[in-house]
Amino acid sequence: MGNRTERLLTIKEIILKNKVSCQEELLELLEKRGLNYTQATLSRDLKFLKVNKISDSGKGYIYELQDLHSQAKDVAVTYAAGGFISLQFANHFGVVKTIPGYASSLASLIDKAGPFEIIGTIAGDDTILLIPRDNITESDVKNALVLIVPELKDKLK
Amino acid sequence: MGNRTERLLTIKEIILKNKVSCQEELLELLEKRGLNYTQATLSRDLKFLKVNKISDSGKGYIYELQDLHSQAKDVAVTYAAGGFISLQFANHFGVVKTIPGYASSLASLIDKAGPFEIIGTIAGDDTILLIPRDNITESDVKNALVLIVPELKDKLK
DNA sequence: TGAAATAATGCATATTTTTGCAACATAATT
DNA sequence: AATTATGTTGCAAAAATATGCATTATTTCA
Repeated sequence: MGNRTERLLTIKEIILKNKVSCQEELLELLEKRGLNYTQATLSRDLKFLKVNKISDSGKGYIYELQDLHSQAKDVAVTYAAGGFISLQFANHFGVVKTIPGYASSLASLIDKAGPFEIIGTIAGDDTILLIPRDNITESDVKNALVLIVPELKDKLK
Repeated sequence: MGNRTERLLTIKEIILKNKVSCQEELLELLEKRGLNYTQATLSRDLKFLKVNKISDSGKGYIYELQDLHSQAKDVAVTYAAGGFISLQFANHFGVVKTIPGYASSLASLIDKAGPFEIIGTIAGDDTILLIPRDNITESDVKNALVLIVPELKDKLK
């Protein structure tokens, strides 16, 4: 059935352009385009297309093409990491020093990732205050940072 | 209960170091570390930690920390994109020209992403042959490539 | 400290996703 | 063309995940 290819291409396109959070929803979007199938088929399609289900602030979880997955933040991460100078702790708070002007972009990355170890950040021009959650150790904070900005791994030892 | 934090940190660590494909499995790993909870709690934890479920060649789908999500392939992608020169089509096949030496790294990225539009690639030193699936148009192939290497978007117009 | 408000968790159930199996279609082989 | 192998899909059931509600901590505040 030559329609499979059409369906797969359509699924890719739909997922690329919409926030879809479950297969029933995707099923309806396909129907609107004249493609009628069952949810079981979609389940197989999504696995075939290597579609991931990722956390989304608005809809909980949504589907995303694996291909797309890698791109996103990377340029920003590399840039921000380049501005990093040091991380120190005082009274349970973390203080990051950066090259002047870099603080907000790095802080923004941390906020966006939203690791649970860090409740929030406050950024000036060359300084970021990291506010850890209760019972979180300095080491936990460091680990969380490395997850967000891998380039910091060596600089934090 | 102060254990929640410990549990969340442990979950992050387990997911970072293991390929976990369902919550029951994660539940058992936690039990081995003396942490006993129910699946319902894990479901809430994973949402809280923004854990994604992504395609994995071995285990189908596995959990992954969203933080990690961004890093990975990026360096390679940027490098490979820099070597791209052109894409032309002949008899349904795509032919990519690159700077000498770049072909295999770009082809490897494409293979790794494994878009369904492209069955496979053959790479020489400065040339890649793209073998599309039946019924796939040139435009489909281009779209698939851009998903893998966003930097190509403008170069392919 | 005691009462009220908030948060965490389990249980049971609902929702969502995956999968075994059979039916049907398509392609390959002789 | 008939037979055999492969691939696709639906159906129904199983597996996995999410959630409403009640209960039990934990925190806040007077």
